Amino acid sequence: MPELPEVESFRKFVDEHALDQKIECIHLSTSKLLWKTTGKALKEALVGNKLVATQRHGKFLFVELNQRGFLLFHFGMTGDFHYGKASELNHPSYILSIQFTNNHVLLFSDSRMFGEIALIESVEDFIQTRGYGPDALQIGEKEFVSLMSQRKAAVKTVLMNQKMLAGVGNEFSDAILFQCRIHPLSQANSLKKEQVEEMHSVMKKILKEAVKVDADRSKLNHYFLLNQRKAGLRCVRCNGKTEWMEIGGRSSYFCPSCQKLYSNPEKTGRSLSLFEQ
DNA sequence: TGACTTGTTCAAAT
DNA sequence: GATTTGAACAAGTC
Repeated sequence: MPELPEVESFRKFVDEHALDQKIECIHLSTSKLLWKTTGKALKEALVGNKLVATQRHGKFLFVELNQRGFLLFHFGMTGDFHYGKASELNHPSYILSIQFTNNHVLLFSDSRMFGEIALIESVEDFIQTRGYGPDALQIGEKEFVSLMSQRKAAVKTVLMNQKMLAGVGNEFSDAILFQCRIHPLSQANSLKKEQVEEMHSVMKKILKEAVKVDADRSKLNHYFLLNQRKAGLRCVRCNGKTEWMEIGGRSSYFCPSCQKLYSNPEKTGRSLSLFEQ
């Protein structure tokens, strides 16, 4: 699923293939993914113009247009880019194709259609209006510590909350918490400052490494629970058995024997009652 | 056949 | 009012 590293690799993909070429025409298969724009407006903004630069914030990709503004992509669960000769490239679940004058096409596909396409004037305004938190690769240690100390919700849901921190999704959050030996249900504000500082550094380390290998998961197998997501696996660290639990409406995997559960006894959250039974 | 999965938003609960 | 929780969305896989 596209989390920060995947979106970063999509960003590089656009840089590598689709910049500085004049756009000849576009095709849109559905307007379902368009946010505050129309097919007509997209056409007007793109045709005859060029994509000139890219930037990313969290799981959002912004492609700058030469005239003005940005074309925004969110990849939902199944969003993907393809590039190739117009005559050869076809995709059953394509949403938007951008054809350049060199007869090549940049195709955005999304079979489950949870993605988003929009035209925006300013990246900063968009992030602020939507209320997204700082990018997970940019956030400083101090800010991260302060953010965690203010929430009593399960640390996993805080990590995944894009309004707190942009870029971390379900799979990377499990891998980060495993590395830190912290149970995903632990209350964020019950963790010691040193633990949160470690989490900050582990998060950056994993994300940076994933970005480096272009989010190729097969090169990240040394991070337990990132690719192998199953209950009943033998923990690589303590030989305990992994467990499944729904946390924040998402499937979570963890090793209950070496990932410790932390909580504030005076502020027991609802989720913790699960453990007391 | 139908349960399960994902990221985000929105509504409801606390 | 702020925070937290859970349902809903689509469609592919098993």
